[in-house]
Amino acid sequence: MGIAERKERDKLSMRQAVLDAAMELYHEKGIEALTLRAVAERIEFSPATIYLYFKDKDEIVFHLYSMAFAKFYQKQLEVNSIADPLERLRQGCRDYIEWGVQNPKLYDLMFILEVPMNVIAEENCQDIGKTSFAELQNLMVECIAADKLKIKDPELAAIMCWNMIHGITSLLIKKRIVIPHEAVPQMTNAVLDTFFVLVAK
Amino acid sequence: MGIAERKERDKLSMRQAVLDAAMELYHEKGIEALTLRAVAERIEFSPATIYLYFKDKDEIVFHLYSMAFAKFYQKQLEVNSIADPLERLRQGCRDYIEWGVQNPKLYDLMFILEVPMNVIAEENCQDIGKTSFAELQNLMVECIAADKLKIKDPELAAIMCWNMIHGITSLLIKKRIVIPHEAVPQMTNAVLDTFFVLVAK
DNA sequence: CCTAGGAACTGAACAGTGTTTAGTTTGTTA
DNA sequence: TAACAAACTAAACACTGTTCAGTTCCTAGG
Repeated sequence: MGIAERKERDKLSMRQAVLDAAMELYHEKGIEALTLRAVAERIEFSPATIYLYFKDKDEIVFHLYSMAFAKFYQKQLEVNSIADPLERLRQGCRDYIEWGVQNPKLYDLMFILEVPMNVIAEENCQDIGKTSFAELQNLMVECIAADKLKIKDPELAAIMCWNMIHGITSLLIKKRIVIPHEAVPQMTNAVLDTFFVLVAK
Repeated sequence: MGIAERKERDKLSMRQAVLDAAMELYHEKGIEALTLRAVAERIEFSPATIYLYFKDKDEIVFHLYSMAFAKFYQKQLEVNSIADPLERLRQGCRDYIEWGVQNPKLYDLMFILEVPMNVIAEENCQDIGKTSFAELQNLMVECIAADKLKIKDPELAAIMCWNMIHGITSLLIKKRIVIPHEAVPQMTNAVLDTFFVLVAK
């Protein structure tokens, strides 16, 4: 009686095929080229078929957003091996900026583009972005507990930190800060070092 | 021989009528409702007529961008009456965030999107951004000269400050920080106050 | 093995969008 | 007044996301 299971697998693999094609298109040609007709052509189905697997285009874009966040989250988990919370924070910030600069399109999806957040509100699935912020906040709790920060409110500290690293990352990605490519690490290091001098006890 | 002049005036007033209608539509219903057909209907002309006065929609959007920047500059100039450079900086930052949050789509055009930049001579738009940053940097020079800042490098100070205010503004606009609408001023004040506590001497 | 029913899929259409063009109307000028 | 140019538009084109009637195909029950 494996037919139902096979159908379930088929359904999932079809969804995955749509998402893969969508992510490919997005990577190759950007958000403007991410049309349902282009996705349909790539997977060799009619555009209408996509609507049997996804409610609308917004749901697909939201899944791309989630996939990008999953990759990012994986990278962020690496710093957990660092014992000192302040150093963990510092390295996490470094990785954040570096990841954003090296994956500008995914970063765009995650933090800049108009992601259909109504999808999140409707569904029960927890926004991975909020989880990520919660972890940053937890890290701040640790830093404050270890008396490493001048700021005593963990939420405020997390927001301040995020403002800073998102600010520089997005300004770099959107070329509002124009500097030679090789000077980027030096500049981000200077910014981060200064930030930690200001914020750390 | 006033006919040529009158025609010139007519041309200009027609352009202005298009821009006014576009800005109205934008303000009333947002950028999604800003369609050429809607603009045309509002000024009671056919959509095709618009193309006699503007190259394409991007040119119209670019003019909205310019108008937005003009308004933004005007707002920013108001702080020049404040004598104390640090207070001038603080109020400028407040105004920056407030303006961005209240004009999210225009902020989008000015500091996040890059699409309409290609329309008209790019040097001009680039100069606007650079001039803006240069002014911030000059203000930092003043603050440092008055021995008001912990950071001694004006360029670094300007970048840090811009990172912070752009970071929070864009995260709010893009709904990555989700808080009740009425809590926004409180939060931005907390962030700014903390930033100035950290950075000011 | 056969057939009814449902799941899977699609062609064609709908209502939008920005944009172009051919053709009409209008106003000016010689 | 006739010729010409400027102003304007209806209609179309090539797109978009989305819907739906209709077809194909597989499977479950007799």
